[in-house]
Amino acid sequence: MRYSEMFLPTGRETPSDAEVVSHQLMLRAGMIRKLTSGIYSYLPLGLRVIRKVEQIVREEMNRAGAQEVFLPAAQPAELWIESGRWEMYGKELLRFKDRNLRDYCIGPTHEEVITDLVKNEIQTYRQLPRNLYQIQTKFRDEIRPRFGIMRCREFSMKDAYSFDVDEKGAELSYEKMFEAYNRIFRRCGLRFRPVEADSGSIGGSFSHEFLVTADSGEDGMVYCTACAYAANLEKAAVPKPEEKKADPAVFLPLEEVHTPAVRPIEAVCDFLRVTPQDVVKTLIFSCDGKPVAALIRGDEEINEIKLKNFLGADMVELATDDIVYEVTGAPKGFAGALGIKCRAIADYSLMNMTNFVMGANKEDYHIKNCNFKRDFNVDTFADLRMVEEGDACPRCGKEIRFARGIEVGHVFKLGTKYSKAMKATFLDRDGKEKLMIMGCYGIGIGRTAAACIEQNNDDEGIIWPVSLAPFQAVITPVNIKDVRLMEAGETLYGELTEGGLDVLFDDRDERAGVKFKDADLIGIPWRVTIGPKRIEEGTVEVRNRKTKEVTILPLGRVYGFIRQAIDDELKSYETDGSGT
RNA sequence: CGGGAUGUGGCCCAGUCUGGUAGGGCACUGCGUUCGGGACGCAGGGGUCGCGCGUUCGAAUCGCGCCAUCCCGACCA
Repeated sequence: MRYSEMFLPTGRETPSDAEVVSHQLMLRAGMIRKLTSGIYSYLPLGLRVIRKVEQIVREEMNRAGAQEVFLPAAQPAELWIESGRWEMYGKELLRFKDRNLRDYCIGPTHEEVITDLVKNEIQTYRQLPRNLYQIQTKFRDEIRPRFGIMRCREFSMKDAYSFDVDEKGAELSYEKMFEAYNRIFRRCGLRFRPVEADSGSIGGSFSHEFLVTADSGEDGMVYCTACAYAANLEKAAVPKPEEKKADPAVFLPLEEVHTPAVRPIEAVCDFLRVTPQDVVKTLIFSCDGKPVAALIRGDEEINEIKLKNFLGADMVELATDDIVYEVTGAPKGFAGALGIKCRAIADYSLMNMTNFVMGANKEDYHIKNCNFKRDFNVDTFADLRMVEEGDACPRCGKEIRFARGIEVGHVFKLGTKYSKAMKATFLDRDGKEKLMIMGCYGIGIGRTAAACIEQNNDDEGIIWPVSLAPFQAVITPVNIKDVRLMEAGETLYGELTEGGLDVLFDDRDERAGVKFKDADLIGIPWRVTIGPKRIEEGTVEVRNRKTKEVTILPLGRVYGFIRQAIDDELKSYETDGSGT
């Protein structure tokens, strides 16, 4: 590609409405432009990167035995009603009507469509397993689009769906995808970590997220310093403490205390001269419409996802004031487990507490010296709180660490959630009709590119790994009016292109400095500078974007040198471990 | 949806408090000089100051309403 002909508007100033580096650099490098909130256009340079990501994804999906399809973006409401998600999905689902006033949506994901397709075409175990994938534009009407392309409303996603005859097969499909994802992100030159995750609204039983480590990431994760355990913050388990038998002798008598108008836990502590560790918070939740009390230590934070999963509920939210009043007989802020009129579950953190403070279920009163068994009982103890600094690894007990990451991929075991709802069955070897076991697997294409920039940049701009670079090399004649330079440039451009490299020939009538700045900004891994002095002796400079290392080479050896370097780098992705 | 901020040529920003002829830098056009890390000079083109209503002799500036964008919290690839 000749730079002079390319639609590549670069900017020297950082756009004011971009906060994270990847967004800033994608704008400055002329990769993307915003149309409206959360909706972006890709310019040629940006599209080149997207195509590179897609290519890697295709190769690895195909290698893993999946087959590419292309499903519709516009989907009829009937399918979503059938799966139950027309109601469940909420406002993120962009809905519209056609001319006959029939309801449609733009697919935020494609479980419905694929399940519908497969159930109509697959009847027997002989046709299974199958894994189908596509790379498609999704639309999710996000509450808050942000960080440019990282979290946008319209975006390109690779989604794959596996169908198996049994649990064992489904697990194998899952493992294949898990391995494919590792290969994909390695080939993208990313530092990432697969972590255990919650399966969210997609549903299903088990899942892993692939998080690219970055401080700007929206997801928190926890990983063990000793074993392989790693999990999303919202999923990370807290080990069950050892239960110590409390000696009833230490129990102090219950004491009701007047605590007028003190509600926040800190105020209660100040008032009663105790620490939050001595207080038990009683939070009333509405779980699929039923009230449930969750007890947790005053200094801990409840993890609603854990609560939801523990209860096997579809929907968990903090109860309204009315419900709180109904089960406790008091306004919000004074709930306690004594005499509460609903199911109560306590976090492990309470297991060995004695003489603690709770709300009295009576306005402006708390109770001191509460004790389990003597005063009340809970249904059960469970892991309900967020992990925190200082917790041990739930698997091996060693030290865990916290990090942030960008979720670029997610693999789910769906089980029969959709096949059941949509009756995707097959006839098994034994002549019985059975439900297909499904899995689904997503990768954010644009997000992967953005995450890559997030990890690979410096003050000058982007530093692409060769696997994703829009061009692998740029040829920069320092002055296009010097025919010797241009002739050498043309020759080299032809030679490198012949050799199968993606080359940008900077034939613009610009000063050398401008060309250098642009090349650095858009992050091309290799730059060949053709200048007047060296060309006399037939040599040029080959410069590495990342290391800034310059190698002087005769024209004839440039291709071989760059080819070798590129091949070496590509090979290194295949063998490097993921890690951080 | 709650909290905060911003809206002035394509981009970055000043001007707004204290109303009085819309400015600078970058980019763009022409000419000349320059030419290995975002050159310089001269001459140009381009703006309903987010939108609407109001106050005023006069509004980018003051008031009210609306819209859009960005950042912080609940969703997700």
